[in-house]
Amino acid sequence: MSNEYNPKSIESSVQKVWEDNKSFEVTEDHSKEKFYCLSMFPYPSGKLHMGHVRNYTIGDVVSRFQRMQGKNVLQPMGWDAFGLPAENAAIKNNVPPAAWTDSNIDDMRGQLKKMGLAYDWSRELATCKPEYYRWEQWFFLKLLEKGIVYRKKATVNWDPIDQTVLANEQVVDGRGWRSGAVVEQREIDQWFLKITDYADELLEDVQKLEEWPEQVRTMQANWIGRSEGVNMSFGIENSKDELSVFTTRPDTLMGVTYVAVAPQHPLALEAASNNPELSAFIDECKNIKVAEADMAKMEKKGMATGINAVHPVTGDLVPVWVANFVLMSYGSGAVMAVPAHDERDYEFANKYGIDIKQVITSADGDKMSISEEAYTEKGVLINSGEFDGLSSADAFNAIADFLSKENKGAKTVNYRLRDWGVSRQRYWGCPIPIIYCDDCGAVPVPEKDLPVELPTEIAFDETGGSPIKKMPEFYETTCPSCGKAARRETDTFDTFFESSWYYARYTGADNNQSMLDERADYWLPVDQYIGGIEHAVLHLLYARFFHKLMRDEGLVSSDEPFTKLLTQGMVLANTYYRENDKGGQEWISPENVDVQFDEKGKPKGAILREDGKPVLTDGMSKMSKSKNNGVDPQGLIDKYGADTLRLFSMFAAPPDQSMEWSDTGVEGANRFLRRLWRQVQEHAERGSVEKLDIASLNDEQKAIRRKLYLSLQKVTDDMSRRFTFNTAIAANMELLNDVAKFKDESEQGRAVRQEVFETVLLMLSPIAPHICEELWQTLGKSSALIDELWPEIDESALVQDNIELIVQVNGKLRGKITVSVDAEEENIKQQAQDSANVKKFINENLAGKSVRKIIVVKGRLVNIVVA
RNA sequence: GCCGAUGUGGUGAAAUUGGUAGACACGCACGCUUGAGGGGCGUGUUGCGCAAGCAGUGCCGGUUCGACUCCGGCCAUCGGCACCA
Repeated sequence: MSNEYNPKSIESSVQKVWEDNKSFEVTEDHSKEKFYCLSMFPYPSGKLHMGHVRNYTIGDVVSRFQRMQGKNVLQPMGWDAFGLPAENAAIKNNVPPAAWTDSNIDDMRGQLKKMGLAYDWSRELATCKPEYYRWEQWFFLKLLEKGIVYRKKATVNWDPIDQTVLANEQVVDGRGWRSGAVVEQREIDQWFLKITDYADELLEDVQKLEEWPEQVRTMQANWIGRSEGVNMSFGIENSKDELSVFTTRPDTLMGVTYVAVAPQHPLALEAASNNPELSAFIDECKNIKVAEADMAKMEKKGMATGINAVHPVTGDLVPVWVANFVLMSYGSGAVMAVPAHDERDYEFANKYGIDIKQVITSADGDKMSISEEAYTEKGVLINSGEFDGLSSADAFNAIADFLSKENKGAKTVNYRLRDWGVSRQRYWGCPIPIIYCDDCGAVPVPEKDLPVELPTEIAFDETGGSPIKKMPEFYETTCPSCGKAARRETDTFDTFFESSWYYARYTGADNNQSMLDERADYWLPVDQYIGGIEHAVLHLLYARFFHKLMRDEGLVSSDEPFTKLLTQGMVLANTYYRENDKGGQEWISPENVDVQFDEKGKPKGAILREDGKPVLTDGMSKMSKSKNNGVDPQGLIDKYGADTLRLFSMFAAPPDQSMEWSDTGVEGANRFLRRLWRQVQEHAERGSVEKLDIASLNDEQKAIRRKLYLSLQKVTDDMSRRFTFNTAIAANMELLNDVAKFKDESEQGRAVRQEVFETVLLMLSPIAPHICEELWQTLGKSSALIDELWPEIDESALVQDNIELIVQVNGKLRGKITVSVDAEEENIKQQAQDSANVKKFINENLAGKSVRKIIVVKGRLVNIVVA
C-alpha cells in the first residue's frame, strides 16, 4: 500500500528539495530581523554520538521555530578540527592526523545531512585549514604588538621515558598512559595571553548576560574569583629578601604562626641547596600531575626550610615551610598561615606541631573553641595588641592602613583567574607564528609570510612526540629581522584558540583578505548559542575574552558574543575498560559490552561480547572519544529515520537535564509518527473539506477547537520561552489522542479535523520536519511547509463559561465543584461547603472545632481550614 | 578538596508563579482484531488496603491554610577545576 509511512524515501526526497532550493542559505537581508542560532561545533572524532544528536536537534528546532517567526535565520556548522585524538589515532593506526580528520569530517557531515538539519553549508569551516588558522596567527601577532601576549615559564607534565609533554588526561594515577613512567613537573617557556587585564570587564559583563542560565553566570564569576585583600611582605631573617603574600583576611594577621611557600618558590630552592632532605622533598612534590583537582586530593605535606620570616607587625620570627599544596602559579607562590582560623592551616599545623594562636572570637559572645576545629567566621579581634576589640571588618582596614604606613603592604584586588597559557608542545594544532633568533630573540613572522602552514605529510614515532619538532625542513629558517639562520617556533596553539572566534568567522568564512568584515556586525552577536554544560567555564570565558579583544581591534562592535545561552545536559553512558600491561586503560565501547544482572535486576557486571570475559566499569560519564562510550545514532537513523530520532531525543528529557543514554522509547516515538501519518492519510482519503463555519459548531466540535488552541498556546510557550520540547511534544500527543477519539464525520467535524492537522503539522515541523512537509502536501497544500509562518492563536476558541475548582479540607483533596467563570467568591465558598464529600469531612474534622477560614484561589481551588 | 547542578512509579519524565503529585510516553498485564507473527485498537498499572481511606517526590528537620517547589543540615550521582574538547 502506498500510504505506509516510509521515512527513508520521504526524508531523502524532502532533503533534496531543500538542497535544490538552497532553502537554508542566507545573506544579509536588512529588511528582516536577523537571528543567528549557533550550536557548538563538534570535534570530528569519527562518528556522531547521541550528545551531538541532542545538541544539534535543539539548535535546529530553535532555528526552524525562529524562521517561522519570519526572521532571517543563520545556522552554520563547522569543525573544531585540531586536537589530541587525531594524534592518538595517528600513533595507533599509522594514519596522518590530517587524513584521519578529513575522512571523519566527511563521515560526520554525511550523518548530519541525513538528520535534516537546516544548516547553511556554504559557510562550513574546519579549523585545521590554513584559510582559517592564518587569521588567528595574524590576530596573535596583533595582540603581541599591543602587549597582550607575553612569554614566561610554566609547568607541564613531563614523561621522562617518552621525553614528551603529556596532557592531563594522558596521565593516569600519576603515570604516563603509554610509557607507564611516573610523570614529573617540568618548567618550560610558553606564550601567554593577558586575560587578567580583562578580568574586571569579564566579571562586570557577566551581569549583562541576562539570558544566560544563572548557574553559568555564577560559575563564570566564581572562576574569575575577584577578592579584595591585602598584599604584604614578610621580611626574611638575616637577609634583605622579602616574601610577598596575599590574604583576604588581614584581620587574622596577628595569628600567623608560619608562612608556606610553593616547592618551586625561589626561597624553597635556596634553602634546599644545602639541605638534601628538603631537596628530596621538593623533588617528590614534582611527581604529581599539574591539575588542581589532584593537588586538592593529595595528602597535604610540608617541610620546614629552616628559614624564618619576620612578621610585618610584631617583628616576631615565624618559620617558613615548603608545602605541596601551595601553587607557584597562583599569586606570589606564598601564603601566610593562620591555623586558628583556616581549616587547611589548622590541619597542617596539627600534623606538624606548629603553634595555633587564636586571634578572633565570635562577635555575639557565643561560646566557641578552637580545640576541635578552626574558627573561620569573622568576629572580634583578641590577642592582637593594639587591634584588640575591633571587628573583623574594622580590623581589615586598620591593619591595611598600618601596613601601608609602614610601607609593608597595601589593599589590593586579587583574581583567581590566571593568564591564559596558549602554547602546546603538540603537532596537530595551529603553528605559533614566531621565529627565534640568537641575536634578535623572539621575532614575529612577517604578515606577508602568513600563514605558517603546518606540514601534513608527517610520520609519528612510538613516543608520541610532535613530529615537527624533529623536522628541520619545518623549523630551520632565517630571522626576518637580521637574516641570520634562526629557528621556527614548533609549539602550536591551545585548541581553545580556534574555538574562541569561529562563531564570528561563519559570518564571512569566504573572505581571504581579512579575518572578519562588515558582515560580522550584521549577524553578531549570536542570538542563541547552544552547547554542553561542560563548556560553562573555559570555552565560554575564552570566547568572551576573544570577542573583547576583537572589539578592541575594531573587528566587531558588540561587547559580548552570545546574547542567549542554552546549556545542554550531558548524554551519559557507561564506561568500560580493561587494563593494559603498562597499567593504562583500554576503553571499550558500551556497544560491544553485555551487562549482566543479578536476580533482582540490578547490574552486577559486564562482559565483552567478543570473548565473553569480564570488563571493568568506571561508572557513567559524558559520551566522549577519550572514554570510547559514544553511542552512534546511525543504526537508529537506518531503522526508524531521522524524524523519529529527532523526536525521540527531544521527547526524552528537557534539554538542560543530563540523561543516561537508553534507546528504550524510540519505538514509542516512531509509533507516534506512524499514527500521525495514518490519521492524516485517512482524513485526506475522505476527500476535500468544506470551509470551517465557527458559528455553527456543536459543543464537541468546540471542545476540540479549544483543545487545539490550548495546545498551541502551550507549545508556543514551550518552544519560545521554556525550551521544553518534551512537553511541547506531549501536548501534541494529547491533542492527537483526543482527535483520534473524535469520530465526527460531518462536514464541519471534518473541517475542524483539517484545522487541527494543519496546526499540528506546523507545530511539529521544527522537530520532525520531513514527515510534516510530506503530510502538508497530503492535506492539499500547494506551498512548501518550510515557508509557512507559525500559526496564530484563536482567542475566541479558548473562552469557556464554567470552570472546575478543586476543594480541599485542611489541604487535602476532598471534592470538585463546577462554577461559572464569573462566580462571586461568596457563592464559591458556599458551593464548596455544600458538596457532599466535603460536608462529610468538615463534620468529621469538626469534633469541637470550627471552620477557621476558607481560602479561595481564583480559578484553582478552595481550601477549607478546620481547626 | 573547591565551584555548579541533579535526585519524583519497574523506566524516561510532567506538575511553568507555593495550590489536584505521576500529564505524555516506555515497559508490563489482560482483552479485542489476525491463520500465525507483526501491527493496530481497548482497559489497567505509585505502594498498602475488599473498601472507605491512609502513606508517598533521596534522608533528617523547619516555614506555610497548603511544600516535588521555599529555608537549614546530610547522603548519593553528574559536570568543571586551567594540556580532553
